[in-house]
Amino acid sequence: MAIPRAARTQRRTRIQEEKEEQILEAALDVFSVSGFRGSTIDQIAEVAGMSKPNLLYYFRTKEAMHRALIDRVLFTWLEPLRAFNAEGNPESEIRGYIRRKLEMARDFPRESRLFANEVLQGAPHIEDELKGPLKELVDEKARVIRAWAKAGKIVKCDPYHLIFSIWSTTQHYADFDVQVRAVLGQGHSGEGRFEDAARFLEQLFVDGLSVRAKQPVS
Amino acid sequence: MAIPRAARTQRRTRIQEEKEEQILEAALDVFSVSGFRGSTIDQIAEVAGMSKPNLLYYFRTKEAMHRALIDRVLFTWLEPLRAFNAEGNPESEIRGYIRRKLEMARDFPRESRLFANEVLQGAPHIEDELKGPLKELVDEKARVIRAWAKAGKIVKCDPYHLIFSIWSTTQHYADFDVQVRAVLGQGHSGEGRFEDAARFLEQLFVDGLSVRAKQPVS
DNA sequence: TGTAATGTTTACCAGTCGGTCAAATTATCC
DNA sequence: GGATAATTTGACCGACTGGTAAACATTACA
Repeated sequence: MAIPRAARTQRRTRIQEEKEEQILEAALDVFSVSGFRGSTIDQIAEVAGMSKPNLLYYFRTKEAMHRALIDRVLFTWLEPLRAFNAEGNPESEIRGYIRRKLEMARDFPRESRLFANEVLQGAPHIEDELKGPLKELVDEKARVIRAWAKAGKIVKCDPYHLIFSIWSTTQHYADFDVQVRAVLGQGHSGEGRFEDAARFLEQLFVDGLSVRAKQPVS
Repeated sequence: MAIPRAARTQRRTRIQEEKEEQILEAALDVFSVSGFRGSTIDQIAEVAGMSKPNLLYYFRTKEAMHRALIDRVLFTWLEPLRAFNAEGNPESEIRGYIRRKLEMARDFPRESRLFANEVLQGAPHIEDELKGPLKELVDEKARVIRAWAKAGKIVKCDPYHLIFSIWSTTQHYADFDVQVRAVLGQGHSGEGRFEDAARFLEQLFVDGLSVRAKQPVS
């Protein structure tokens, strides 16, 4: 008799690895576009190229598939923030964070949209992750930023809103891609838009928009 | 015999006004949370406090309801950008735009999420609006910003990405509200977070993060 | 007040949804 | 190569989906 996936305590077979991989890949395609409610198992099955009952052999419910996907993607997604380093130079750390986040928006737009969809719809499946691991990580980095401000290495500002603004500006290019392309039109909607965005955001976050002499504080 | 709404050529009755209002209000509630695919007519009917066939008497399809809602909300939604004025002082115009967008995120979060859901899912129902009216409006304002830069009233920067960054940072507080609350925790998730955000964003967009002497250009 | 137009509801439909089951097929390992 | 476990499938289920038909109720207006 078949042993449903959830009951496995032994190590996984090669087929299990491969099929679960295949399913989660397809699930990312579908969930990232339509959100949890708007996606159907049939859609995912079709994208994955297997039958619906076969999907349900590996993940017993739609919920379980979503859960597994979130778990898998969340760790990677927070990598750039984790790399944010207190020892480094504030300006280059912030620059680097923006650049890495922008690269993720360019290279992993589906992952970005998966979370965007989820959070937008009230985060019913990831509330715990937001209030737990995410909050703790942000709290830690907020302390770093606050210390920089206190030491005069950076202007005094609210570290939480600083992080929010980096998240929003960078993820915008993944989540609102259609809008960005529509507004930029044929001319600038090629891959060059990420270069332009990077240039603009670095300028914004470092210097702001005011015209003023670049003169280091005494 | 009843005349379905779509066929009306005469002016609307009082009941039509009221019921359509009631329905669109409920539809905004539902669509803004679950997106088009994820929402059901039954949900909307329940929120509106009327029977499903009664909804369908006023809007013949789910699609028509969504369309009517988008049309109604889009105009208002672009108001702040339309108010952006070439004659004004660049710094205060930008400040004002940020403030107005932030007020909209605070006062009309459902409208923000409605669009966010739609764009996130590939904008299948509003592609024309994005490529038409929206693009034209942004093009116009981009020219204004570029003129400011050329006149030295503002730093040289890509006007499109400037507008994107204002959109994303402000709308973030509506679209990702759950995340913002989760990260800020009990302490700062009250209404005060909008004040904090406004303060931070004005600082960011005007001065950036670098520590440097505030010295107007000669 | 009567009546025609407008508005509302109950019952219903065909298609889709998430998920089950048992039978059939394939891989594994002695 | 055969027994056993793992994998895959087609048929199916009840609940829900968007939408319809027609009877019933209410309103507007002469």
